[in-house]
Amino acid sequence: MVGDAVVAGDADIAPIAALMGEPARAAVLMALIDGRALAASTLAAEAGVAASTLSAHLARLVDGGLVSVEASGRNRYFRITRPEVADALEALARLAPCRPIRSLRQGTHAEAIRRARTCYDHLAGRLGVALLDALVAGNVLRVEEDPGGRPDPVLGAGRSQRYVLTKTGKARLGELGVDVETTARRPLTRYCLDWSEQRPHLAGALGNTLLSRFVDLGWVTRGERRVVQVTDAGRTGLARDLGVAAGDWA
Amino acid sequence: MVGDAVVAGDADIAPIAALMGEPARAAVLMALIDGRALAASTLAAEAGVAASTLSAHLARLVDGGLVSVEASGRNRYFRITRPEVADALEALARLAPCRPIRSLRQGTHAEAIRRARTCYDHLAGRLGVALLDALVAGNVLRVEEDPGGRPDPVLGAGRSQRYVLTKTGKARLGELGVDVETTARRPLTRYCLDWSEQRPHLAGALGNTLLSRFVDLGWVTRGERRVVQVTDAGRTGLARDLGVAAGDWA
DNA sequence: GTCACACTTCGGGATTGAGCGAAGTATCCT
DNA sequence: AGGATACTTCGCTCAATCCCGAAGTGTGAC
Repeated sequence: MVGDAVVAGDADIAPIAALMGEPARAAVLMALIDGRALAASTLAAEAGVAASTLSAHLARLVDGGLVSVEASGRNRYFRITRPEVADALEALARLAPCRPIRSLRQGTHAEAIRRARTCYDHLAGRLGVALLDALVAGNVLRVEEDPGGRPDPVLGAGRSQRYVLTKTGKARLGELGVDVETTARRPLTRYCLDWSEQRPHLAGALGNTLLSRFVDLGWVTRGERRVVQVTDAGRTGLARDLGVAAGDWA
Repeated sequence: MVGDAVVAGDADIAPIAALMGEPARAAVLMALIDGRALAASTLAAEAGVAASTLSAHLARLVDGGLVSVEASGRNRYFRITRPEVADALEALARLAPCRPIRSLRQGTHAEAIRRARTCYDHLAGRLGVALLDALVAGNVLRVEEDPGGRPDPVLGAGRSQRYVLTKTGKARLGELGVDVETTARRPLTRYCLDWSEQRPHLAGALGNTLLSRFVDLGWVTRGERRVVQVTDAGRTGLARDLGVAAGDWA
C-alpha cells in the first residue's frame, strides 16, 4: 500500500527536534507561535543573542522548513510556515513543564486562540479571516491586484494584492463610529496570512482601528495570551452591521 | 487567573526538544512509541550505537521524564512514560518528511493504532484493554494482589498484581480452541500498561496465544505498522464468546 | 562456586556548532 | 549624494557532547 508509506514510525524526527532544541531557536519559534511575522531584529532581542548569531539560526529554521521569510525593504519578516509546526511546538510545550499540566484548559486555549486572537494590534484567527471576507463581500473593501507596487511590509503572498476602502465602505464604517481619517503615516490596509487558517486577515491601520472600535463597543474583550473573547453584543453586532456570520468563526 | 498559568507561550521547550533531537535518542523514542517496554540491549541495536553510549542516552531520557525504567533481573526495560510524550513525538513525525504529508491517512493511522495494535506479540490499544476487562468481568481471569512476588518483567505498576486463569476461564477458552497448556517456560499471564489508554492490557503467554487464535479464527488481521484490523466475524465473535462489546473499543 | 550476561561508569578522542565582532551588501531617509 | 539602518557573511574561539572501549557491578544459569 504505497499511499500509506509515511507514518509515524518511519519519520526521522531528530533533525526537526534538534532544530527546536536549541534555546535561541526555541525562543524564536515560541515568539512566532501565534502566527505573527516578526523582523529579524525583533527576534534577536527576544532570543537574547547577537544579530549575526540569530541570522544563522534563522537560516537553519528556514532551511528546515519550519519558518518562512518575506523580504520587505531592508527588513525580513519571519513566520511559522504551517499549522503543523505550531501543533508540534504546542505538543512539546505541553510536555515541557513536566508537572503542571492542565490539559483541559490548554485544550480550550489552543482552540480559543485559533478562533479569535490578536495579531500585533488587529484581529486574527477564524474571526479575523471571517471579518476580512465579510468586508470584501459587503463591498467595504475592494481587492486590487498591485503588480507594480512594492510588496506589503508584513507579507503578501506571491503576487501582491491591495485592499482599498470603497466609498460605501467608508460610509458604513463611519456609521459604526470608525474614524477612517486617523491614518497617521501607516498604510490603511494590509493583510496578513493567518497560520491557523492559511488565509489572509486584515492588518494595517484599519485593522487596528477596527479592533479598537470593537473593544470600545464592548463587542470583544482581550483575554490572556492574545485570546479574544466575543461578547453577545459583539456576536450580534458583527453579524448585523458587518455581515460576519457567527457560523463562520465560532 | 492563576489556574491558567501554564500555557503554550511560557514553556521552555528547548531541553525537551534537544532530548529528542539526537539521532540515537530519537531512534529509541520512535522504537518505544507504540508503548512497548524494551530492554536496553534491544534499544542499542535499534539505535546502532554501543551499549555504553546508549546507557548514557537512556539515563538522560529518564532524567528528562520522557522514559521510565523498570528493572527485572539483569534486564532493564524502558518505556515511554506518558501519552503526551507519544503525542509530541507523533506531532514531530508528522512534520519530519517536510513534503510527503498525507494528513488524512496519517490521522487515520494515529487513530487506528490507538484503537487496536500489537504490542510485541499480543493485543494492545483500546481493544487490548477492553479484552482484559472483559476477561476479568467474565471470570476468565481473576485479579490477585501479589505483594511478595517479584515485579513483573515487563512492568507492573507500583504494586504488582497477578491475573490468574480460573477453571471456568480455562473451559471457556478451550471452547474457543485456545490451548492453554502450551505455556512453555513463559509466564501465562502478564499485563502491560498501555500508553494510549493508561490502563493494563493482557500480555504474557496467554496474551500471545489469544492473538494467534484470533488470527487463526479470522477475527483480526495484522496490518502495517502494528495496526490490527478487526473483521466482522471478529466483531461478533469477540462480543459473543468473550463479552468484548464493540462499543468499548471501536 | 564459577561463568555468562546485562548494564553502568569512567577516561580520552574527535566532531559539532553556538557565540561574538568586524566587514560587506542592500535599502531607506533626508 | 551621504548617512543610517537591517541583515548577512566571514573568521575565529570555546564549550558541549557524542562516541567508543575497558573496567566495574549485579543477576541468572549450571
